[in-house]
Amino acid sequence: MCPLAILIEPRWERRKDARPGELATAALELFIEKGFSATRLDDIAKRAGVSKGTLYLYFDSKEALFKSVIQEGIVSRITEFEAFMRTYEGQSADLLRDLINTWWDQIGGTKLGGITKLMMSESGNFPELAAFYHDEVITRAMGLFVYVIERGIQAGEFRALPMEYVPRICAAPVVMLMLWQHSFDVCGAKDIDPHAYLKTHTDMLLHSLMMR
Amino acid sequence: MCPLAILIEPRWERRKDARPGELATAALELFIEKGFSATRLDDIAKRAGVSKGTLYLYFDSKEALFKSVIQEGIVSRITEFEAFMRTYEGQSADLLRDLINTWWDQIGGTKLGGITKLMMSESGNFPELAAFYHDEVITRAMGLFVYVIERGIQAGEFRALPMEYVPRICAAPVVMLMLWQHSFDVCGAKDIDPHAYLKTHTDMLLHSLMMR
DNA sequence: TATCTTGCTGACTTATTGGTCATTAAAGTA
DNA sequence: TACTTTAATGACCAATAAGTCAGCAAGATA
Repeated sequence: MCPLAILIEPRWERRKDARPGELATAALELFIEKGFSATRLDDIAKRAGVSKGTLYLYFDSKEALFKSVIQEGIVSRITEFEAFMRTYEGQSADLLRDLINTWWDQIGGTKLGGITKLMMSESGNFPELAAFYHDEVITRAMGLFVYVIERGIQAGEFRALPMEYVPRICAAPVVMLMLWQHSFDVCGAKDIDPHAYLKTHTDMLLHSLMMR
Repeated sequence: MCPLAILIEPRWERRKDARPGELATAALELFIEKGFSATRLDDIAKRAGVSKGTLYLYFDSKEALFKSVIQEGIVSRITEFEAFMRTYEGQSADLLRDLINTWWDQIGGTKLGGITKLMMSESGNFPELAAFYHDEVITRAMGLFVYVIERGIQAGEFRALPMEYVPRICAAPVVMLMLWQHSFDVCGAKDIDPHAYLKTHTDMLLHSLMMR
């Protein structure tokens, strides 16, 4: 390295505002890659370009960091989706397609999609966080499907199916795609084209749902 | 405790043949509950009713134990399923129902179902094991669906859908049910009746697949 | 330029846990 | 019953990682 660099470049910068976000991003990536227990705070700090001590300026503990990452990352997105849905005008079949595709583009297909896998893996170790996630994310996300399907039934577009399990079954292939991409995708399963897969799914789904 | 117990009961027994199975069972349960990293060897030994040292009489390391648990637990079952399928006579629609229900009763609904969640969580940390699991379990399990669907198409029962993503989509709700039961099920989501859920799924599926 | 505030560092402490091995005792054998 | 074999123990070691803090230096202030 250039011995004069020290004269020009500072060894570190003060970036009080940006640090929490950078640390949370690094933590999310590593938690998704390796799981909560297997992720080392040193690795998170390193990826965020700071030392481990800095982590403790912004987060009380590894567990607090985890909770923060989950909460900040996902809840706000759900709220946006709910608003989008309520104002939609048009066929429910189109809304269902839109819901699935938009959701993939904005959440499932991004790094946020990894949170689902993460919560699934760690639910046993963080019961209260799991309960929070269940109520604030899963239930509300499922509510989006309930809304579309009931909307379709009321308009006479869809068959009057029971709401008990249908929404979950509609969502399952979408969630699986997400989990897939964040796990076995690594080992040579890169042959899924998400949008083609989702199109097949919505085609089959609407074939089941729609009136003849 | 009775101070004479020592005269009657031995403090431990020699059970060379039973130990490996008991240790593997305890390990599987804990790995599923807590994940690989978060599970302590002391806890596994305790649950199996032995000391930690005994673990090392039968397994070389924690990682070897993990690999053994995965391999022993699942591969043999897949082979049984393949045999069952090939000898089936009757409608493909019925075979599809049977495949899904039998699979749930014998694998998904048992403790073995937890292996899927486990592999999903740990695939990043055990790339070779993930590759093994991908080839020996996922691909072959998917092959069962491919077989039924092609069988139905050839018999003129099912519509001629592309094989690219349909099998995966058929399997997704089944796999999700399994993952669900081993994660958020804990936190008040006990309201799913697996067989009713699977019936809804197969009904919708066959509605999509079958000729009019 | 001199001074002060505070974001940041990294060596250190402490707790945990994967892995080892000399010792113990259960159970087979003669 | 005495002797042998070996399954099982549990104290111990070494390594790892969460969490702490005294000091350093970036950069704001005057």
